[in-house]
Amino acid sequence: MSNPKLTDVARLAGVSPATVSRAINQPAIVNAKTLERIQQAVQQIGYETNAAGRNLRLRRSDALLVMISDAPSRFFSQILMGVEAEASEAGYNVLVSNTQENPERGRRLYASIQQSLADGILTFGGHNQELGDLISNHPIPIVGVNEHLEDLPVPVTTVDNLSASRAIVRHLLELGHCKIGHVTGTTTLSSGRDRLKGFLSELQQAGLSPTWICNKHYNVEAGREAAEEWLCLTDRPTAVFCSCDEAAFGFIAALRRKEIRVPEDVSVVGFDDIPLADHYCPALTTVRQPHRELGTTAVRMLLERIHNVAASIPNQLLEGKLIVRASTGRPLAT
Amino acid sequence: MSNPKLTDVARLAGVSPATVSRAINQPAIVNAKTLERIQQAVQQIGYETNAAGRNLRLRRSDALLVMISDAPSRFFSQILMGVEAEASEAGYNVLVSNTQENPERGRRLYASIQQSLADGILTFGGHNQELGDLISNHPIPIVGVNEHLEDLPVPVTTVDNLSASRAIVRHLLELGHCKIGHVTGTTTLSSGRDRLKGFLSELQQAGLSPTWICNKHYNVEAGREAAEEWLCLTDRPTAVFCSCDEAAFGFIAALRRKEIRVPEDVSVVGFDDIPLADHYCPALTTVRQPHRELGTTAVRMLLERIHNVAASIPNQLLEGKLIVRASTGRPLAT
DNA sequence: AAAAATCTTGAAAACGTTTTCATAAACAGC
DNA sequence: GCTGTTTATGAAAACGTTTTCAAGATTTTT
Repeated sequence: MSNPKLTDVARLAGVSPATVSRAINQPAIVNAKTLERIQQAVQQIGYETNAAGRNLRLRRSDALLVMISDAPSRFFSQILMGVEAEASEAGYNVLVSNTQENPERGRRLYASIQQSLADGILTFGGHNQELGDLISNHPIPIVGVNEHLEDLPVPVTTVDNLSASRAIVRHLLELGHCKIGHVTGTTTLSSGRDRLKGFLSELQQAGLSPTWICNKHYNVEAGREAAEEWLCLTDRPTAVFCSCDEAAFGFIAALRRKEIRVPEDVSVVGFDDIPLADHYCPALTTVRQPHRELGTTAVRMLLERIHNVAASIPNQLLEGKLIVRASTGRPLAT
Repeated sequence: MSNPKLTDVARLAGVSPATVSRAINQPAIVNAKTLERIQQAVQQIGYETNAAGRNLRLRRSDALLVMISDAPSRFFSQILMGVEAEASEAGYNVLVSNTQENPERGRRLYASIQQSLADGILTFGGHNQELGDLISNHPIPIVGVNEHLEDLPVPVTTVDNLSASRAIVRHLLELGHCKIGHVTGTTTLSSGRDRLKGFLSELQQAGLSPTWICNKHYNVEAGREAAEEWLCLTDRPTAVFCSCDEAAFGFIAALRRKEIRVPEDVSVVGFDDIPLADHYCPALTTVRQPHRELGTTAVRMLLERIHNVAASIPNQLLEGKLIVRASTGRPLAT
């Protein structure tokens, strides 16, 4: 009742297991005649290579581990699709594991490598502490996505948050805004800080200073809370750059309840271009992150790293694209 | 440079490998004194069980395969979190693989079982043909999520689409609507059909017939297209049940461009309760699917199946919950 | 104090591959 | 026809576990 194995094929084809293995992995070096006989036998009994046996012998797992914390990134599934595509292309499987913000679980994940459950790890940010000592202890193939891992020798791929934020500000300036505010993302994350930095530096370059900075997190509530604050301002910015689309949605929805119109009364920009941004009302001006490409790039970097752990791999910055939609417009003439 | 192995621990502790294995897997049956010595040795050299060796010997993989097609379900990541939580609780790993709507890839996925890459498969619907012959050929542990797999002996867990749809219609009736329309989901999927069925049967029970049925798919465009159609109707329904939140968003957005107000001019209901439903404008009345629970339930069913392939496992219907928000209201008095 | 029952351990085989090494067969060059 | 080379194959070891079987040590029973 057990699955057919290599030796079964060998017996049927009248050759040794070694030859069958060769026929499968390096068909070129086996005699054409025997090759065919073997392939027929494989077909006949429906043989499939046993992963455990192979992995044991080869001392690898052919698997990549995707490490996330409980709150899946806002576009996690899109990145994951990219990861999966690239990995399976290269013959790797994708393991998904959730650290649930739990350091102990984070540590256990790392053990996956030692257990040779996975050949490399992709991490989505937020696991700094857990990883720190582990990595320095013994280097393992690991690559970060979306967020820089501070002080850790881990290559990462992210969108160019700095440039994208500057592009947003430039867009608002071009529309004629000079009072511009920013609702930050989680500033313990590098993306949050970089978006803020880009915002500040572009303003500065224009000789302006920020009218309002509201320190929040990457979620809808952030927008809602920011709106409350905005309403209380005496000198309201005429344009607000929210550091993620969700926050922008929360912001707009809360304002609308107070009869504040977007973009007539205030322009709003998001970041990420999640699928609904185009279908919100108003359609949201935002920066499109190359989600899928983030996934594929990360896998390519990780594979490189797997083949050569020592290799120093440079970080990869991907371009974001400003998508102008209906949520931004010229400020009201005063 | 290789990882420490069982025999290394054994040597250090001065016992046989067999004893170390026992110390790890059934600590109860080994002498307290030696147990402690072994545990110390394990600590000292940082031993971790090698998965390949273990799996080979035990003839299992401790992994579950999640099978999706390229368009990840609208709340895929939420379900996935549930899957991951339950699986890791039970000591299983989660493999994610994408069939990309490609039958060949679907077939290769199935091979994962034979390769003993995974002990069981979770499928998210849409793989009927590929799976058909394979399953009948040789039964494997497989469970469906979200969608029924027609004619296949595969247990599934879904939300109770029928009851939920009826609850939606009932809600609209209670508000005083009697002209109610429906934008269907993908009716090649069981969920799409069931939602339609529920819609029809509740109307019928109220002695009404549907005012409008618009056959679409599960996406935003569906809503947009449906809105075009709605605008051309001579006898417009005063309430529309869209079979997913995205479609509802598309519908509302398209109407708004024509100055049609929701819920004043037409009430709109969605289905799924995706995270943004509560923050759309207007906030969307919808049915909350127990996303995470769908994942955990599916895993529980699959594990049961793994332990006993022959066992007949009944389908699991989970309750959806009607969430009334701002997108539905009384019809305008005419 | 001998016999029986119980604990605790080790040797060895098995899980299914891949690969090294060696050998046998076929082939080329002269 | 002999040597030197290439080509094709097999035997056996290795990858790291777990588990059966048997035996030695210890405890209990009589």
